[in-house]
Amino acid sequence: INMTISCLCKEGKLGEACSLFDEMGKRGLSPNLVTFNTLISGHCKKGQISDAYKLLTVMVEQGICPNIVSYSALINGHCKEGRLEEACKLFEEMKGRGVIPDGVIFTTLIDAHSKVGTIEAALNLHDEMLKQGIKLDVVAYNALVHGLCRAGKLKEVKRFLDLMVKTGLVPDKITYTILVDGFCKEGNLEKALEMRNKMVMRGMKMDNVCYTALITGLSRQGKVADAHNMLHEMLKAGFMPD
RNA sequence: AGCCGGUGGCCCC
Repeated sequence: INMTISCLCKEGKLGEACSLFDEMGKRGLSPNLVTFNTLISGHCKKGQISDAYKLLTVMVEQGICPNIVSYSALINGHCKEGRLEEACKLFEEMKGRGVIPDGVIFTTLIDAHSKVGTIEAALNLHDEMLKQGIKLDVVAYNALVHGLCRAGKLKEVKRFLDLMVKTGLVPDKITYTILVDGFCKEGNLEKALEMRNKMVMRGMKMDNVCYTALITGLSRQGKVADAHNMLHEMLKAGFMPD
């Protein structure tokens, strides 16, 4: 039944998922943690964050303790709706309930701060992760690196890339795309192309996202011919522009 | 066992 609710949520049929949930209640079936988490996530993805929070309240009333996943979904939902302050409050609430934050939650918050430009806060969260002995993974670094790129701190980025490698992590396609895009937006096309080459040399395939970043970068710098060539390469590689 | 949470381009805004 959780699978069914999950499928409905993924198809965007939140209403049907909720009916099923209500039906469960009427038949005396009790939803479990995963049922609630699935619905919380479903509501959040539709931007219905206050309903999502209500579900959290309901589960508590029913004696089910929200876990890290419940809060992750809820906090991410708030972040995506631009309610970072409330997301932070939820983070505190969560910790108050004795739920130990993990890397995913931190990454969610780091990403949110990066996006609104409070990169300092993102960096503080990074420090806190280290202090708490939570290992950063590639996703966490990508969020940080992206934030630094957006803040124009391309120099700082290097430090984190080194740190990342030192930790034994391997930058992935997304890391490189962030860097390609970051250098493009900074107007440093040479570096951008260098990143692309590195990416390909390390066995990662270019995809349409990375191509689009490069092509728009080139064309915005007036390098129309290069942009055209790149577009050709992209088409030859079998990607359709979108 | 399975089902629920985090990161990339353009476009839209």
